[in-house]
Amino acid sequence: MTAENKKAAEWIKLLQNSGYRQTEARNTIVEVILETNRALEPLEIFEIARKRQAGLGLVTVYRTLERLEALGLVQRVHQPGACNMYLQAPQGHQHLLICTSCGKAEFFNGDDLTPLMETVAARSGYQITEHWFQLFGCCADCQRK
Amino acid sequence: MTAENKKAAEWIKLLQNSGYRQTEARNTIVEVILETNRALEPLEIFEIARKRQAGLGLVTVYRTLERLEALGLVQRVHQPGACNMYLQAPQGHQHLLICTSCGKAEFFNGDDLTPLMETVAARSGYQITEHWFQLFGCCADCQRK
DNA sequence: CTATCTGCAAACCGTTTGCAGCGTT
DNA sequence: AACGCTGCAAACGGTTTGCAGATAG
Repeated sequence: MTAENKKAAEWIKLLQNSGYRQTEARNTIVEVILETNRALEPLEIFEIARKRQAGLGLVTVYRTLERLEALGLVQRVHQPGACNMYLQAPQGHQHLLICTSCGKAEFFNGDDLTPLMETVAARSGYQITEHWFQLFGCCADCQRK
Repeated sequence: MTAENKKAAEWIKLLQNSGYRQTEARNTIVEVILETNRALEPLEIFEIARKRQAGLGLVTVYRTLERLEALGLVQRVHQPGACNMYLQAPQGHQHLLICTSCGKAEFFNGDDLTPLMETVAARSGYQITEHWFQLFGCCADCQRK
């Protein structure tokens, strides 16, 4: 059993524990998301998944993403040119590093941010509740090309 | 002459230097943006501006924002719930601090980020070209309420 | 057997485009 | 006089909703 398959089984189980059902459409959509190392638009997920399951509808992709996001399994990714892409969420709080060439997404820890946030909070008087930190660049593979 | 008026005159001049024209619609739209301390959607700008200039069209707001953004005078703001808001751009590279209660937006410097970005670049092999850092919280005024 | 899920079609909503006339320079 | 600008209406594209039938539990 591959790592993706194991994770897919976990996700399906979490869906079921929340009163949702296991269906062929959801299995396929979850597999596509777990196999891909970059953020995908709903339409992209639909096109890839439909090759494996004829008759799948785009609406089902939207509705499945909605449920996966509510369970925290998937997260919406914001980029300069698009805010409608979805990516498998990391375990715990991590930050995104995205390759502007191939789209590959990786997560990293940003514990070092705490002192800066405290400084800003003290200076501004804000009570900070959330932060966004994302890096964009060219990954090692794409630099070689 | 207030600070807003002075800045409005500068913006109009920059538009003119780029081959664009000064019009009543643009004057009004620029004023609205400069008077407001939070990011606004095109529709909000339109509604506020239209009270001052009857007959203004929403399309003109979109087209003016496009030009202002191209000149770097205005920037699009991404938030968890909306990615279509615009805010007067800061001078130089700064980061956003947004009040989740009233929407007020402030900028701050984040020079402290450089070492973290270098660490991530070294570990990941990425050549980092851009970064997004934004804080959300409750401003001092809203905490009192 | 019941509640959820599905795909289709249509509605929706923010944004963009085509156009003819107007305003700025 | 020339060219940019304007508002309107229509087109557009991604997303959501209503619905009747299919399917998981």
